[in-house]
Amino acid sequence: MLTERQLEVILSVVHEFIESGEEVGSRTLSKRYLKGRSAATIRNEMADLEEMGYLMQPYTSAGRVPTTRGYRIFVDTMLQRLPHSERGHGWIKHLEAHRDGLRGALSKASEMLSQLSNYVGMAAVTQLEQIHLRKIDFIRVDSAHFLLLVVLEGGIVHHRMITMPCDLSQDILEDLARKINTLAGYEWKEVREALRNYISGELGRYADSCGRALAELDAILAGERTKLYTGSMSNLFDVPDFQDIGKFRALFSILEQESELANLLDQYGMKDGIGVVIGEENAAPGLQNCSMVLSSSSDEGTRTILGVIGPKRMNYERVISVLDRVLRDMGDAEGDE
Amino acid sequence: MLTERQLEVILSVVHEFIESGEEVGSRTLSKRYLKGRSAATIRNEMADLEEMGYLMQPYTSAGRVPTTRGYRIFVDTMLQRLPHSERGHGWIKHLEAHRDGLRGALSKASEMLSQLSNYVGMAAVTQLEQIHLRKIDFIRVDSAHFLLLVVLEGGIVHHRMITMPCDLSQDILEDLARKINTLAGYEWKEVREALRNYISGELGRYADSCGRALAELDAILAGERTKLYTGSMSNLFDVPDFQDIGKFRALFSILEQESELANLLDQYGMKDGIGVVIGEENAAPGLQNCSMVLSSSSDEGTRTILGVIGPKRMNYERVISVLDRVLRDMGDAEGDE
DNA sequence: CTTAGCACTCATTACTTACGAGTGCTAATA
DNA sequence: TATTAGCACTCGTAAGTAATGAGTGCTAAG
Repeated sequence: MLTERQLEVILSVVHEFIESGEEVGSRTLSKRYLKGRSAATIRNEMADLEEMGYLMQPYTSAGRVPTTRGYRIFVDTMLQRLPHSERGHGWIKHLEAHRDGLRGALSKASEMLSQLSNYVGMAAVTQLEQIHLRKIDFIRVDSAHFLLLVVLEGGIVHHRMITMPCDLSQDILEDLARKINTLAGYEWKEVREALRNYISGELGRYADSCGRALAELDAILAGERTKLYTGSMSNLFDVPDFQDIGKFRALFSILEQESELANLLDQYGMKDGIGVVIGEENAAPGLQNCSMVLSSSSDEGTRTILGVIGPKRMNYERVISVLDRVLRDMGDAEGDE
Repeated sequence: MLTERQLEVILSVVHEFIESGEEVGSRTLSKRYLKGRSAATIRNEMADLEEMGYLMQPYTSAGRVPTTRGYRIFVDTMLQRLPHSERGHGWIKHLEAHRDGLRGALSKASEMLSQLSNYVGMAAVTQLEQIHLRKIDFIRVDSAHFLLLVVLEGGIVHHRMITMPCDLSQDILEDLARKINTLAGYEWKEVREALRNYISGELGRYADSCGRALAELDAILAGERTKLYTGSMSNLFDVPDFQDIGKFRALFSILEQESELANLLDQYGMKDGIGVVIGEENAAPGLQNCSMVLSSSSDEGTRTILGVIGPKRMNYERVISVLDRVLRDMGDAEGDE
């Protein structure tokens, strides 16, 4: 167990290290944080804390640097002290009716998070297992092309152009669409079954074409299960920790691969509220030097995650408050420009 | 005017510099390129060429490096020698009917260009002045929301969620949509005028709401005049010229700002065919160290540009052939996965 | 339990030196 | 007149050396 003073030492080291980026020595602590105690005393504490795994020395006779465990205790303490109002709950409901739809809102939010935090904002929506259609439509574009349009519960819209053999009249497709729309609100898996039967029964003659349309629909719903937005990454250039091109690359490669990052976020879709993932706690191997501050919220079969990714040595306090702020603002700005 | 041998010296310097990345000395040229002549002779030629602005010395008594002018003559010579079949003409028509629409095709193309070239692929569509609607539709999603759907000539699809006061029935909107669709194919400016009159005339009672719908439509058409796709940027990490974080940053910042890059590409929407923009020839200040290989093609009121951006010291030969290859493939793969 | 004092460690910086690729110029050659 | 061999000179890079100083662990005294 940690004594009061040991905790104080850890917090001080983390705080100072986040500010300066340099190894923190006993003298500094004695002068700026634990003013009552001498450097020697603090040295002893630090030696103990190193043994316990909260701090480490990059090399013999350098100052101390926090380990992931050290950061963890720092962040946890901070989160505990946060007023309940700032713990990011249930913001999702504000988003759906946004002018550009859920997607537009998320795209803006991720950008805003980047701007305000000076790291990289992220936003992701993922369809939970049960997908519920709200509305579909086939729109004839010209003789050979239809546009398949899908609106899901939660406000996500997909469209896809499909090339259709001409034997299929608009009427048939309208019929199919009408049928599907009567099934709106049910879970997709059920709907699909019902449609299979309907097609091979009532629409026997057009089974092939309708089957293809159905397959397209299925592909849309299966394919983009989770959609991801990342804000501006230029900020990373100004982060001292990423001046080394190697570390930069690690983070960047992951940010660029939608699928990988989406998985990663999915994995941390924690219960509602704000959470922090630090360094090696991250599953992805390239992210040992990075941390994420995330908030997720679920509603009507979609889970939405907003967050910021940056260096392990990020200013957690600021990022958390920025995230909180953005979550609120999105509620207020509903429907506005 | 350049003598035959002078030209040969320039081409050799460029070629060697692209391969090695190091200043090219007279000895190297004498041994590997102009085998008949001694280093001293070549030294004299090089001194002349430097005066003429084709080569430069980074510092006294280093080898020579090509100037932009040097690269230019190198690239021009190469393009001239290209078989006519490889000059990238009129590929746009293959794209429209692509499975995921024009946009899907471009997104894939830019990714492919990145992969194959080892630099960064780009694709952009821009609406020329006259926009022609092909089809629009209002789709009721629930009591308060409609989805506005727009298909343009050229295969571009936009959708936007609009929140409507409930006084507007589906009927009215359907009426409006029907009216607009009868005007399909005309230029948007004219259509808008016609609609203004129609709305204030026939639909007098609903003028406000319909007016708003019209405004949304206008916003869509005005807003996304040019849409841009960039492929994977990870490749840039392996380019020796960008190991320096400063140069990397310059390029990256531009690639990340859609609007800026789109403008830049617009500017070079040259006549059909393959063209190259080298270093300072670029308007953007951050791109002195970069070159672009571009091919544009126009059809039905849209202009599409495909290309690759990379370091000035890029392997132009390979990039050009890759671009050519991708342009062909897109034609072949029409409608395929 | 705390703290002053001291010897020791080691990254960082600055400075020097040596090396060598490449040049420009001159004078000899074809 | 065009070419080339020879030579002194330049200058970026790498390697080696020394000085600096922040920080430690340990010991012994308060």
